[in-house]
Amino acid sequence: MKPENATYFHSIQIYMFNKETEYALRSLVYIQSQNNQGLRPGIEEIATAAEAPQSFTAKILQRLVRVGFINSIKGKGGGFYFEKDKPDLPLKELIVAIEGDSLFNKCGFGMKNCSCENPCPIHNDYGIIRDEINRLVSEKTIQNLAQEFNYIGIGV
Amino acid sequence: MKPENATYFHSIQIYMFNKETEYALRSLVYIQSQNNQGLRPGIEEIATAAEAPQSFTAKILQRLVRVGFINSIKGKGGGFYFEKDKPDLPLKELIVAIEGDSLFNKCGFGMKNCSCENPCPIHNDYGIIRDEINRLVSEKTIQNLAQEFNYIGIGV
DNA sequence: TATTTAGAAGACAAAAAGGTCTTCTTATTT
DNA sequence: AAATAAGAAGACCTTTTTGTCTTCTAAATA
Repeated sequence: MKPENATYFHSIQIYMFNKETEYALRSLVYIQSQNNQGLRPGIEEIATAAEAPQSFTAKILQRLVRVGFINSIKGKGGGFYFEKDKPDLPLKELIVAIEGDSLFNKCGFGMKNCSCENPCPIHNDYGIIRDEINRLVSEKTIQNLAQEFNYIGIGV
Repeated sequence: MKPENATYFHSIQIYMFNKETEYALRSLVYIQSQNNQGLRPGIEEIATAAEAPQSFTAKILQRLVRVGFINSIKGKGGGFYFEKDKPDLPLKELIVAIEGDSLFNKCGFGMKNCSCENPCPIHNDYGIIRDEINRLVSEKTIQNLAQEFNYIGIGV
């Protein structure tokens, strides 16, 4: 006797990126877009624009400074900025720094030794998806997104 | 003074599916593949084959029984099985039941109101990926995978 | 140089995901 | 009917993710 219209009794969320990556992504794009206008936003402004929790964003940005993706200036008039002469930052670099490369390597079916010789049941189809993700995050840079962002206007 | 070769000081894992979905997927495929041979595996056998924690898998399978995806028989000689006359189960149904549909709906950039009229900076590229994921999980069924699984042989 | 502003650092806390264990129920077998 | 086998149910625990708060440090300015 099983209930016919029963639903799974809890619901979990899954996203392409986790929160940390998502906040980092939006924050960096905002920083770059402000830099483009000669401005150097502070943490409060960034968190608001990126719709991200301020303290958490502060911590994330600190890490990104440490890794060398962005620079910061302390004290009055301080804020975050990209160094002008650095090459554009592909999204993939950011993602790998934060999440590692499991998104780009791990088997979709969870097999440990999934390979072309010993493929999982969704090996080929999943490969297409992974290649597409790889292409997107390798080609697009924070600076690309900031351009579009400027064009589209704010409103994350 | 920032360290030049610094790495992000922690690492988080991100996968296409979460553990629960992954275990469910592998368990169901195993159940189907055994059913194909006239067998009705029990929880211990399934968990071992799916390389999933036994108690956790038991809980997941209980939920899947409640939702009606599979059936079970208690007591000696019991086990799990798919009802013969039910239509094949697309992966998407399983995923949506467990995780909800955020994988198929949510904006990759995390914008609340991302749409074609008000697109996020990666709207189009991400759309391609999402469509591809959608196609994969809509077309493929547990029964499809079980066929391939039988062909490939066990060894998740 | 004192004050103020703003990022840095890290301890701490809440929530979600992942997982275990015990007890109960149902079916089979002797 | 008793014993045994195996799934059902749910309390409970652990780890990871997500997030806050306080204190420290550096820069600018009056």
